[in-house]
Amino acid sequence: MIKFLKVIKKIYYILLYKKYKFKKKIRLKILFNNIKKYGDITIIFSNLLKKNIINDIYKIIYKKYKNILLKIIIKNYFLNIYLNNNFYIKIINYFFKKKFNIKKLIYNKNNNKKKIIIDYSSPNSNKPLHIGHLRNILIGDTISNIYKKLGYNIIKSQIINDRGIHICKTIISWKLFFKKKKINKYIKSDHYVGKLYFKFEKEFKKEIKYISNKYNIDKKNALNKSNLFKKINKELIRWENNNKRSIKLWKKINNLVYKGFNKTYKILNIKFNETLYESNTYIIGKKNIIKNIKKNIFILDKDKSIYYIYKNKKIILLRKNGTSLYITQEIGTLLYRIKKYKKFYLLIYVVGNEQKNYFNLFFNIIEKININININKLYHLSYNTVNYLGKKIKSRNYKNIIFIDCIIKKMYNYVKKNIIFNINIKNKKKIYKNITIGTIKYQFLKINPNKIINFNFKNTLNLKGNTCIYIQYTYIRIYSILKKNINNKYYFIKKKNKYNLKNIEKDIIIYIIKYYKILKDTIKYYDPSILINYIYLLSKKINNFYQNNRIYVKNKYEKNIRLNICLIISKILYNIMKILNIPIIKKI
RNA sequence: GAUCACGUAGCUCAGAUGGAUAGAGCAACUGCCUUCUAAGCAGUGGGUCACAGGUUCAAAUCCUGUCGUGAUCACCA
Repeated sequence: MIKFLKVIKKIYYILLYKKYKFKKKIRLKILFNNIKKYGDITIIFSNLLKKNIINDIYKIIYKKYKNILLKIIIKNYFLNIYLNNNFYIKIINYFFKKKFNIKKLIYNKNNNKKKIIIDYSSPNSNKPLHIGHLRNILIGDTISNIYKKLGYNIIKSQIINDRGIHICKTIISWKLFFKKKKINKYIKSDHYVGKLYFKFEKEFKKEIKYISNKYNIDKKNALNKSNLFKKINKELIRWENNNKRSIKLWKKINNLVYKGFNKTYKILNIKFNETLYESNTYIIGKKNIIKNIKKNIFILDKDKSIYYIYKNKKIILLRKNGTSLYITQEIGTLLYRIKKYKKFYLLIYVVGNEQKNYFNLFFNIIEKININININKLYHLSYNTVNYLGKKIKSRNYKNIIFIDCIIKKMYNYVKKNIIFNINIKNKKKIYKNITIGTIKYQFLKINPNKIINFNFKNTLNLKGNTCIYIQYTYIRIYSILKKNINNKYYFIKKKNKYNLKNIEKDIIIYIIKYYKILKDTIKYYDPSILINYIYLLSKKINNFYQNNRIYVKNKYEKNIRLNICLIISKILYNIMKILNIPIIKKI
């Protein structure tokens, strides 16, 4: 965005390699200073450089950019650049010339050909979405929205794990415990299925405990004697053999879950471009595995199971009874995607960090089976767990699990109780909802993905300080300021007028410049908290500014500068909120 | 035990990948609503950046080791 920084870098490298013939790469670091004592911008040199280079750069900058410079001072390894008003005014005018169209400034047509598939959410169809999924969904959604803004061709994809032993558990549970009961219509349908699942787990646990006590054996051996375990395995075989009754019941239960999922997605405003089902893709994987036995990549065991050797360990790919595992469908799904999307640029799997080893294994297999794909195109975007009551949420234990619906409900009631509007307004409900959803999303996204989120309602229900509502209010305030500008006219700022920009104004303008880099960093490190941090600090600066300085002042020149800044900020806030998929409120 | 991640204010977290004086919010205290909307703004107090070495002009940041916390190591997903 700033041409002159780019030019400085270019000059530096030309001097370094052509004039002084350095062989080593020595990077140049350019900083925007927080401490104004040292100027607005500082260039930091390595001590490996000779003073001649620094002096040369000093001279060139001085000559070339006299019009925007106040002074330059060399101090040890630092070159402190003090900029004058012209520099800042030029930046505001740059936005003016581009008609304040932030969206266009970021969009890059050349990226359009690059297809990026982002695989996120990927729930199991045996229980409602919980806060673990929430973190996954929000990270995946934010990252793909940024790619989209930068012009990439994005495919938001979820694969529903709709087959496997966990599903058979709900089926058996229905057969044993719920068949004769009527479905309670007041319970959200995915929660009803969750009930089936947890009931099974409870009974299963009981049985295993009973067996291991009775025969004095450990849990692993108790499995073989378990009646319920036999039942779910039989069900799995029936299902994979396309048993009509099994499939019918399976469809019925799954549809209940999907109905519930869709409601949750709708309220969170999460939309996917494609939804894949493991029940469709696992067969592709199965075929491929069998095919690769001939190539000696996979090995058929004596008991008819098929395995792969990874780090001297046997990894089972197909069970001895012929049924598939998670890895089977993972291979199948990838093959399906390669066929469907041909040459894609990147495939990002948003999956928790507990599956890091699993993905290393998966990528290793993919490399071996030689399916004409560059392994670098696959990326496991991992994030840390969401804990509750100091422990990882275990999706088998009902007491330890917090569902998204539950937080939304609690948050909505809290917002309704604690946010009081001065004036009666019509669409209160919608505003409450927007604050609720925004706050939940913001609280999850503001934490670096590498860190554990220790979820508790006290923190999440906080509405002060670095929260979503702060950003939403900031937008409302700027919006109302801009609305007061009746003609909606903004003016090019001419150089002739003399007005010394305040430090806070300079600060804000520098922050505006950083926006593009922030977006790039966010996807570079796959870390939405970078973006959240930026929007928070930007909001803080603009709040400070507008509360201590009037925008509509008598001096026209001053007023224009301030209005233009406000307009740019409002556009950036709007843009970021769209990326974060957090609702904006224009008026309260 | 092995591998990975994390350890910064009482609590929750930033610190842009090595720069000059360590930053927010919550909680506590003090001001500011007759003003472009106060869930805001301005301010006060609070730190051995887990610990110990090393690398260099410069380390919360890089390297090594120690300690602590969590996760993974299934014919679960």
